[in-house]
Amino acid sequence: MLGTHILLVDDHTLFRTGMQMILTQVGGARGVSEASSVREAFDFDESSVDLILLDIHLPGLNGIDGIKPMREKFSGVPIIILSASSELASIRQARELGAAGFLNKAALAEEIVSSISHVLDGGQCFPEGVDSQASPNVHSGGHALTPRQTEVLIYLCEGKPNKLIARELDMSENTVRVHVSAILSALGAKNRSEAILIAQREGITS
Amino acid sequence: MLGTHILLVDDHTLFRTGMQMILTQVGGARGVSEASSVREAFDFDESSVDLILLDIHLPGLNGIDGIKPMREKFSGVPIIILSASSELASIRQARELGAAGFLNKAALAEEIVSSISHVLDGGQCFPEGVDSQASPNVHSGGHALTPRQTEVLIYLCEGKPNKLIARELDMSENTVRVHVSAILSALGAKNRSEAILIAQREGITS
DNA sequence: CTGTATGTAGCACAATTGGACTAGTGGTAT
DNA sequence: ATACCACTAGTCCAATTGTGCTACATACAG
Repeated sequence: MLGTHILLVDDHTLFRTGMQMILTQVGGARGVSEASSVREAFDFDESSVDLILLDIHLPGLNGIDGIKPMREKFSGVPIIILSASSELASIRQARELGAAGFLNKAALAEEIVSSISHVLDGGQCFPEGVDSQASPNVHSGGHALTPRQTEVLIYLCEGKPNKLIARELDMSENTVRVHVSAILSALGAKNRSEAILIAQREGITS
Repeated sequence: MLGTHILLVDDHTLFRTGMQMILTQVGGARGVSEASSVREAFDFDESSVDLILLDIHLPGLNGIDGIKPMREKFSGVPIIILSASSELASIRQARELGAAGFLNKAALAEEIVSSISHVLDGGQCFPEGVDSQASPNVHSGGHALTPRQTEVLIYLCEGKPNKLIARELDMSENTVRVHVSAILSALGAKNRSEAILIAQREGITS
């Protein structure tokens, strides 16, 4: 992402400053322009922007509703949606409206930079658990869970014990253990509690 | 605020970086320590901190519920609550629980710095229109946890096993079990995973 | 002084959890 | 066909977790 121009749209000064730092220091971006709203973002020249980071929570026109007009004005420029929470509905909506990615603000700097790089290379970048036909295995965190594991994880994240998960998913308690075990090692968790926290942070389940 | 040590507790790396910049560049703070949760904040030495900036939205123990344990550990150190929104209820609650101030994250850098300076001088700093009128004990969940139980819960919410909690809090593993058991029945949780979820959703009080 | 609440810690026991194996089935790619 | 992968399920075993007791110290209110 060296030598690219990024347009950062967020109403929080502090957040913009932090992102600015990460993009230039860690990511080595050439230029980062800031806007505090979609309206302000329109003041920029569409030919000078390589990528747009758009906050989902904005005064006036919010990020989700802002995707469409932004895509019209900055045609061809990939848009990554930023959000403090990883609600499944928002992620789906962002994807449907043509966003190139969805990033949780709690993500680590390296994660953010690598996701941006990936999008700049023409890829997409959405959290796990959001089914997609275009990019089956491109996940922001790098955790590749199988469909069945994801199902187990959903119940796991509700605090259910293995016995109950087995009954709900109609499999033996032993099989649940196999899946849980796989989930733990995939997420790098030492126990199910940690797995819940990691899943929440990475926005895998909701 | 020159030469002061500030402990910044927020789970968003980007936000911390931005705040870090403002505190050191604009405010001229001597040192800024970062923690991504209340649990992590406990790792810092209470004698080396002059002021605490505590995010209201944190994984595990949230900022409002975190005020009490933080005030116990860092006695005498003023705490300013940070929030993305300025909900009246949260501001009132923060003041009642002994916070020294309340800052909206959308605030400008100069505003933030001047507020911090004011608090460091012994003052308070809350948004206009919030009278100190106490609303009668709006405790987050109605769960009456003892101080020690709350401490255990903090580590529990980090996904730590009993053995580790025992070591960190310098008690026997058996005593941890006693506290965990009490926490579970107090929160109405069937296991520690559920306890984490309930604590996250409802919070803890005493 | 006498309860009561809190914190501590021991013991025992059952349930849950998690890991390390083996092993069969069905689908897919080479 | 062979290989691989996901899913299934079994056994065995160790660690963790959770509950039910007893017991002692301390502090605090009556």
